[in-house]
Amino acid sequence: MPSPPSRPALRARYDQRRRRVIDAAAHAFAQRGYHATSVAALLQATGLTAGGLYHYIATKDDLLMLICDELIDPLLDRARAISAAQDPPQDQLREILHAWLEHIEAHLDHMRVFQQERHVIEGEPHWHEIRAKRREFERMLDEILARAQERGVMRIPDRRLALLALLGMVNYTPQWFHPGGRLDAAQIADGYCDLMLEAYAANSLRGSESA
Amino acid sequence: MPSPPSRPALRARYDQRRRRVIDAAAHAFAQRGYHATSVAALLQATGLTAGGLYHYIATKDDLLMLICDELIDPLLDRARAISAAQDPPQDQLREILHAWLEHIEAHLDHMRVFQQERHVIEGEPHWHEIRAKRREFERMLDEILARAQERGVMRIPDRRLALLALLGMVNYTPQWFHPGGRLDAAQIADGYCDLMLEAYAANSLRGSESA
DNA sequence: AATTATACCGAGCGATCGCTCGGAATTCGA
DNA sequence: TCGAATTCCGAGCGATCGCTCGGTATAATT
Repeated sequence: MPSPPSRPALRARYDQRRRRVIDAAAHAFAQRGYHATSVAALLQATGLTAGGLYHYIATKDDLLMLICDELIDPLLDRARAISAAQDPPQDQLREILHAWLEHIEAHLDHMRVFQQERHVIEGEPHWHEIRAKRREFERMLDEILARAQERGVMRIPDRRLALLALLGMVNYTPQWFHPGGRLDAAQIADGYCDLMLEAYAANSLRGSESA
Repeated sequence: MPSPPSRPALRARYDQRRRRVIDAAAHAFAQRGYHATSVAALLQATGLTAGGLYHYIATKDDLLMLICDELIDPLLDRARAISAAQDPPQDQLREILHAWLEHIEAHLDHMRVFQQERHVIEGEPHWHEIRAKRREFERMLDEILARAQERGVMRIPDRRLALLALLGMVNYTPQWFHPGGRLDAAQIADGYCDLMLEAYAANSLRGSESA
């Protein structure tokens, strides 16, 4: 049972070390998977021993939840801001993709864990909050596509499939992305955005000739 | 240590029951994940007890490998045939996507396991063969895109990114696909194929105005 | 300086893990 | 029909799992 220190002078150090523990765990989970990573491995990764580690976390499950919380909340806030703004939908799509891919770049380990341990998150009931946040994010994405459709910017034969295709390509990105590689987050975001806008361009040559 | 029966009359039954074990394991792994599924859970899923189960498999790891082998080989054969044929690249793309998505539909559990346990497959050296087969499949996909580019059917700004986007959307499909749902494999394959062909259409309106 | 909260250690707990093995029951080949 | 091969059982092995707890050292507060 962990308890944050009540003495304010220690709180900052506690939070900092706690975050280091979470990040180290995210790195380990991203490489070997959550269930395949023993707490002994976490001890080696953090440099702590059992007693020390459990000073910062309650359970190993708790650690996974902390990783997901730390990841989702800031991205969800960015997405809400973009969605609430009155920009044209195609600009909103580009903005949210940039925010998303930059988030992947900045929190690569967290994202890999979040994707890889999907069956854990989808399973038990106490992951409900995380699932709800994921769904809210996907709903905002869908609404952007819907607005683009309504305003005649895009012509989408099957919006559900378009959304799932977009989710697929972005969610797959953490598995191959290398920081400092040929493509950075912005280039990938633009690539995906162009892909979607071109594929569903309302004024496409073929868009109007289909039965 | 398992040993296939030398008496030919029993070989058929042995193979059939062995496949049942593999399929049951695939179903369990797809739902809860490989490491989260205990052998005890596999015993319940198969109806066997420990001794009986290990009559058909060597180790739990072996079971995972069998699932992947059973999955990849037939799809790889189909892909090789399509790739070797002389159809126009846009037709090849559609054919390989149909084969791929039909394979996902027919072996949904296996595909989910194959995607979900990626870090197991990418990790240890004895998974080298599986990795090589995956890479061959992806290489054939890339070559189809390359041929489409060479023949002027598609204009792809970044072929690597286009390939990764396609891999992403297809590999993500097993996570949301429901057999008997609104979309079947063929419709999804066509949706993805149209998405790619439209996005990178050589005669697109915007394709020629980019800097 | 005395007191108390904090930080961390590390042996070891009970539970569960993957798996073994001797044997019983059944089936096939001769 | 009989011996051998096959199929499956299930108690239980050693190892590892996540985690606890009594203890010591250090730090902040008074």
